[in-house]
Amino acid sequence: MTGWQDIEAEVLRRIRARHWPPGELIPSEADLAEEFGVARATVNRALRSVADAGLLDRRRKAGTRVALRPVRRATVSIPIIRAEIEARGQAHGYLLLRRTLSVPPSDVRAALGLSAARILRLEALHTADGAPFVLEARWINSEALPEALDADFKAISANEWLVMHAPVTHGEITLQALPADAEVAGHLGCAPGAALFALDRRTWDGETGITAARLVYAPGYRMQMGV
Amino acid sequence: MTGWQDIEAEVLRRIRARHWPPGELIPSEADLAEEFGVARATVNRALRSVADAGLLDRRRKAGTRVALRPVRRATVSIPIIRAEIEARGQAHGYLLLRRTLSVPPSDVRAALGLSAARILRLEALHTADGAPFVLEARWINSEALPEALDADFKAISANEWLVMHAPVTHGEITLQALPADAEVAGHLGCAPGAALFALDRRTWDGETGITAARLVYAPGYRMQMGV
DNA sequence: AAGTGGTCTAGACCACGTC
DNA sequence: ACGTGGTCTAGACCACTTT
Repeated sequence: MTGWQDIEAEVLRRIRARHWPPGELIPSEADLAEEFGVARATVNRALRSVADAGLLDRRRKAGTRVALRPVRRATVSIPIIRAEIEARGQAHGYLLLRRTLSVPPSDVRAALGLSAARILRLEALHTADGAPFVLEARWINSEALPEALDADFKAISANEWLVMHAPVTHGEITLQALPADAEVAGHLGCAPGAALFALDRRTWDGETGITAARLVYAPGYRMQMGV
Repeated sequence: MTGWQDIEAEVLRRIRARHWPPGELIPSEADLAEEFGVARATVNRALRSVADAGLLDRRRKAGTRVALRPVRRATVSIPIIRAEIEARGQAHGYLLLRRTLSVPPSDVRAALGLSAARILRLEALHTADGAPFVLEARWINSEALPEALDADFKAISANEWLVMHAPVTHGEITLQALPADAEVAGHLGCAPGAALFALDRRTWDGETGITAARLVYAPGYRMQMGV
């Protein structure tokens, strides 16, 4: 009945109980395997899991030590706006405000590796039960994704279209607080200067920049994550 | 030369190339093991990794499918303030502003499962090269951690003391944008009403609430995460 | 040189959920 | 009932890094 999760739990217990204090070298996988009466692979699975959580530092030959400063990592599931709203039992609404072809600002061009050509620019508002929820301002690299020029973004949100049509290898997200400018305030129905939560997302397919989006949430928005 | 990471890469390639389109059932582990000429455990390791990343849905008997809506998860390493500042090549400063014993507000009491007793309350300012960086307002459950009453929080930040002395099993983090009130504005050197990034952290040891902290960052702070 | 973690194998049994 | 993923085993070889 001894599975790797049982061993993981026991390892966590020893770390928390300071039986293995921070910085301490813990027994080798082989020793622990013998102690628990399991195969070394099982111990490996357990220790790897704890190390992934940031509580152990493992190095070949040097052995496994309890992390001095546990690097706590938290995982966020990136909100898919429609799902997020529907999960609250509210009705999701989507309104395309503007669709243009423009030259992105230099920071976006630099980040996505774009030329100074005009590409697709979308602005849209998502609503929850009719109330403004988040304002989306997005650039889509329509040089790499010419199909995007034919998509009907009045009917489908850019995010959902991209999920279906654009391969993505990696991305980055930046969170910050921003004051509402006059235009944003108008769309979100708040006072100019209000403190708003903003999420910038950039994604790539290999070396090719695909899209850059800024989501500005209506006042009161919170983002939660477990640790 | 075929390791599980090679198989992972090939699986990712097939997903991105739409060779295995969203929703599609992919071959079983046994089939893939045969195709790649490796043991099933190796395929399992690769597929588990891709599934952990949110790109595959795996269910016994039902098999493995390409996720319809790739639940993109981002991982944040929770900033340890001192490390974050020093990583920028700046000097970290720490100033204890206030230390009291008080009764926490009801939302904190409810979250941490506290009685209405007075517990330790700390307010502190972290600086980067002398400039205000983040304001920390923290409750410490000194009923569960009486040693905290004897700690010298003028010399060591609450966070670092807690890492060394308090076991923690789990926690949660909430991010939001807040307007600066007069006191916060004074400490951070910004205008009242400025849009500030705030991080609330609560941690537990099993059922016992350990600490609740609100970190309010000076204007311009950004939090980044990879996807 | 030697010890430690990283990984692979071939086989096995089991839990789960669909059929 | 049965197919699939989840996990374990015992052994092996290798990569890395410290001694």
